[in-house]
Amino acid sequence: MVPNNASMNLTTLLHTAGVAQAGVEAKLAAVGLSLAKLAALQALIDAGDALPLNQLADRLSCVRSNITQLVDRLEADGLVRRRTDPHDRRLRLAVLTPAGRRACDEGTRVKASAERDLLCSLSRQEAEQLRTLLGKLAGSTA
Amino acid sequence: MVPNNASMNLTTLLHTAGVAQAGVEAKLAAVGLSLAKLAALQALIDAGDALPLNQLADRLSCVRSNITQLVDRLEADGLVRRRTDPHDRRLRLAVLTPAGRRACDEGTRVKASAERDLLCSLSRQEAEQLRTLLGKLAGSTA
DNA sequence: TCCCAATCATTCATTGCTGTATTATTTATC
DNA sequence: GATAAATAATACAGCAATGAATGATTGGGA
Repeated sequence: MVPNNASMNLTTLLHTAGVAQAGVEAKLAAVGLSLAKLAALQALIDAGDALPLNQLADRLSCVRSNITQLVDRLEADGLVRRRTDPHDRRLRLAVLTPAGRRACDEGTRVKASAERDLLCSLSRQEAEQLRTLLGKLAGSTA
Repeated sequence: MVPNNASMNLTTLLHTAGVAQAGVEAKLAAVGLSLAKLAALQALIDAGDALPLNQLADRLSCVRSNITQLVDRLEADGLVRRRTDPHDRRLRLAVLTPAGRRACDEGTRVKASAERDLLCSLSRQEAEQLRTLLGKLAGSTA
């Protein structure tokens, strides 16, 4: 009887992702950001500093109501401002503020550094292997 | 100038974990469960059908207030009952109901099946590789 | 024995995400 | 040009998790 020791399973994947996320999230928190907030700011910069909320939702692959709340928090932080689109009054633009741009710059540096710390336990070949395996997993399920 | 194409990063890991979790979670939802609920029920069975809430929190590696709410929901579902420990009236026991045991059995089957579907895109060697790499990542960060 | 510190559960506020209404506004159709 | 269908944002409720504060209970030390 051969025990099926320590086989790959969902728990391992979720746990590792959770640990990794918690680490980065903690470092971002020291700058007043979260991964969700940083992703939104980055999406705005990529789009030229402003985006209608529905397009922001598309870019962040999440639901519109989530963006409404995320932008609420970003607005409360002074990192983003809401403006109405004169061409289509249904649309609400999220516009990056100067503080938002600064926060994004700093957050990007913090995140990159945290990511390096995380990935430095893997050799270049291992990192590449991991990327490939994760791609297969996500690709089959998508 | 060589572009650093498609390198391993945090986003890839989080995205894959998210996709995998969403898949399993969707199948569990069809049975009225979630990963969080199933994990709690399983922990109770492992402990002989009852546990004080603080020990449940330890086993699920989360904070006590989270368990209070999770057990609230499980109790509302009729899968768990709260009882006071006569030996220490500070303690609140979470006790599995017959319905809870049945739900756990079914949920375990559903989860195992979903996990097989997920992992079938990887060969045995690849699955083993992935487990090792994830272990290195989580281990270094823990 | 009385009191203080530790322990336990709960409540509340916050983040982040989902899905389902609901309400504006636009656009296409008649 | 009025109206119906589509689209946008929001409000609201629910799940999951965290942290801080609060109230009950226990146990050890003076």
